[in-house]
Amino acid sequence: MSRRSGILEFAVLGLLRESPMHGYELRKRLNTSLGVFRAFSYGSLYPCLKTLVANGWLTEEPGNTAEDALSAPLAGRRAKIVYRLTADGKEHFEELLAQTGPDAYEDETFAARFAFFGQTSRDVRMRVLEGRRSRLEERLEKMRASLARTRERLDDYTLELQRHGMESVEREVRWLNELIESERVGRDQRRPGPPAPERQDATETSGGRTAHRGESSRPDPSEDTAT
Amino acid sequence: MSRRSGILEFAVLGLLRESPMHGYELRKRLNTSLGVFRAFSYGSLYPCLKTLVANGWLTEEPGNTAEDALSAPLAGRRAKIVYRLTADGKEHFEELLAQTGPDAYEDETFAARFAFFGQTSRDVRMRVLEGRRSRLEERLEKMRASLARTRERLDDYTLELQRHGMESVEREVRWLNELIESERVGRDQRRPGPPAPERQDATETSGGRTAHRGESSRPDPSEDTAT
DNA sequence: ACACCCATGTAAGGTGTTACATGATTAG
DNA sequence: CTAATCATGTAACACCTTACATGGGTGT
Repeated sequence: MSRRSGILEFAVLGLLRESPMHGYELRKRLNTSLGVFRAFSYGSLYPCLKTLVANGWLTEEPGNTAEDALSAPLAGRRAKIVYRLTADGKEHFEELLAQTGPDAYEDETFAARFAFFGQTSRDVRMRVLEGRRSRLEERLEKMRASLARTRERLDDYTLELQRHGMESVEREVRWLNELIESERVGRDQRRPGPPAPERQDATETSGGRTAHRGESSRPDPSEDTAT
Repeated sequence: MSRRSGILEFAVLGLLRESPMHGYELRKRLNTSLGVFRAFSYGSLYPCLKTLVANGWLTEEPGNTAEDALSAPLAGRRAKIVYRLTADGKEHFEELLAQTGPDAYEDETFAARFAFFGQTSRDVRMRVLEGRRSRLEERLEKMRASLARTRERLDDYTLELQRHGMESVEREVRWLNELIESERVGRDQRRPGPPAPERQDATETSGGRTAHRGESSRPDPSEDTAT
């Protein structure tokens, strides 16, 4: 009820796919790896985790994360919760990644999906990149039309803002073209290894390792209380 | 209370400064002139107008807009409301435009202010442009630092996303540099204006927020029921 | 002793959207 | 006369943030 998210839910599933984590750690990763385009607070994260559990996509186990697991016997310890992706959750995540549909190519939705490209097949990647591109081209056309209609009524600054906006979009289109070309040519995105033979798992093409994701970005990626 | 906005309130005041309008027309202007970076629905606009009136920044008068004012004597006509900026509203708007302070240089806040640059002094424009630039430079430094910390743990796609994000920011910084230079040189923005240093050639500066973040974002800035 | 990161949560509120409800005016 | 566009609003709900409340662990 009520507290589903879109992007947050998706990102949580994606991060947990790599390894189980505490909410706390999840939030840090969200605001670093993915923080290029978005930041989240506990006030949205914890409630979101609850509903993901309720949906059967995650399990919550008391305890510590692998590293310090063997130490103290968590007897009277404070409630620490490790979230882990279930098989259903995995499946759900993959569906989300592969989703087509109009909302799938908006700015943030696209960026979120792109960040997890390492976990899909080339087919899906191509589809998403092309979907994003045509979304942007639509946008450009509308901007051009509207600019043509109203150019003379606008002052120089408004005009400059629109020009700049359009150039930004055009630039992203060029970026997408490059990425699409790379995919077509077959540049293997997947780090060091050989082509990564498909796993036994049915829908799963991603294979092995996606390493860890990193950090970067937002106003203050280092910690929350800031800027 | 409750229904104040930030950016919406600001944009409404700015548009009404030019001329009185109906809510309906306001919304259209919001989604075209300013639509480059943001779109709004009636569900937020009308409530916002109410509170602006309550604050004494607008007046509402029944009737039509100047053009068709002289026709029908609005006898049993439907409630049509013309909103007009008061002196207080004007003052308030100018304060908002000139505001310094940490929130003043975020993506959307800045874009909104920029769109109304034609209504301020060069001093304010310079201050805002420089504020935005240092905001972005902060951001870049953090992104670089965090990237340096974690580069090896990232997969190619996440890395590419971050690289592209940083380039977008760098591009906006270059754009700001040009604008600041233009202001310094004294290119007069207001109205017909002389040259405004050509830029469409080679270097192709510009660019900015793009990719992630809002820009135009909304499916259909031209009209509502669409896409 | 104190500070500071770890860690989990909730309540209230801000800021918006969608879908609905209503009706006038204009153009084909 | 019918469709589109003009025009105003409300109710429900989505999604997030801030500020609060609570407490454990580690380093100086």
